[in-house]
Amino acid sequence: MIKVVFFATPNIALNSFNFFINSKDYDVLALVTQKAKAQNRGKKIVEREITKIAKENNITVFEPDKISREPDVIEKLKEMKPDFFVTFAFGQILSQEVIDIPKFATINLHASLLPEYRGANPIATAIIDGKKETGITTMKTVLELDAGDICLQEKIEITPEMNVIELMDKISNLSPDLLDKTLKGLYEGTLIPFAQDNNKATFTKKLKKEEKEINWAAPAQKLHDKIRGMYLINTNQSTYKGKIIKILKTEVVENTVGQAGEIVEISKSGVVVKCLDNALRLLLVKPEGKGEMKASDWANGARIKKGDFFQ
RNA sequence: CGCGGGAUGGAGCAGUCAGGUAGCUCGUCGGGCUCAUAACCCGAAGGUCGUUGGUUCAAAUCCAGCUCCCGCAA
Repeated sequence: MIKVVFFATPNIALNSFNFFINSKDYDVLALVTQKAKAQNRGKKIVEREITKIAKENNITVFEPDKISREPDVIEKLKEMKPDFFVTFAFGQILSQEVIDIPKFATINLHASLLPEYRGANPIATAIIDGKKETGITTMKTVLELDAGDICLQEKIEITPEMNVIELMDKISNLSPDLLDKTLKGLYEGTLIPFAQDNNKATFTKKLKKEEKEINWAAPAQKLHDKIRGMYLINTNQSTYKGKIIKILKTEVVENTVGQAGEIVEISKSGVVVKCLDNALRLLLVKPEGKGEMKASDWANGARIKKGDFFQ
């Protein structure tokens, strides 16, 4: 059995974690994850899904504030004599000391086709940029961010209406197999990692809160890409009559006349808002204090009118 | 104890402050008009007003508790 310590925090890594737990070829020695933080309404501390699963399977859980500065945890990890560390959206930077612990390698799964989109937010960025293709890459972890030698890559198509959650699902589903092939290839010595072309590297930034606000004086396609790229995680929003309206799903509509931000059509299929060039038909929205609803339902109850403006 | 919004036929809402016949825009079903329609006209069905208790001749509405949903902030 290949001995693995899994480093991950959000749910995108769950499929992979479950795969390692259930596979007869692997022995999951421990999970290293970020501490659950007080959040949400009432500041309740909610246990992470991945921590729950680890506990259910009697797997040791480490929740360091900063892994590289906690000698206790590092010592315990060394004692476990792991073959591999696998990191997948862990959220902390590893020191060289930590990277060097496993017998074979520390492997990171990054959600892009490296060297493109190194950094914090490759999934959303690919959609926001209007890309038609992205992927997942396994690589050997090095100190420089996402710059290690590439083990394996798999391409993923981004369809025109796909949102970031759907893309994350796809990545989540495809990851276990790529990690499996990577670890076995390295373990058996059949897989030889190759260096990235650093000249082709591009970098992503974390999204800022201000970017949630929709500026209607932008091309409709750009807004459409941004809305599906930030869906649920940093849902785009606009203001109608003083209330925040979150925009969950849209489609681009051509041949419209009006000013940016103006509601130019209300129908059963939705509410059409004029942008810089074309327009966007709002399909699903979430008004302040309300749940998700069809834009046509919102138009019904909120008594919105053609010719009104979003601010 | 972080701040705030909300729960009313299948959907989205009004009505609650000043207690007294369940309302609006849709959807659904039936019929009509039309070459035709997501359009228009006529008609119908469908609700113990989140839940429990209290006040009252009378509660969607006032009072108290509870449950659930959501926005902000972190």
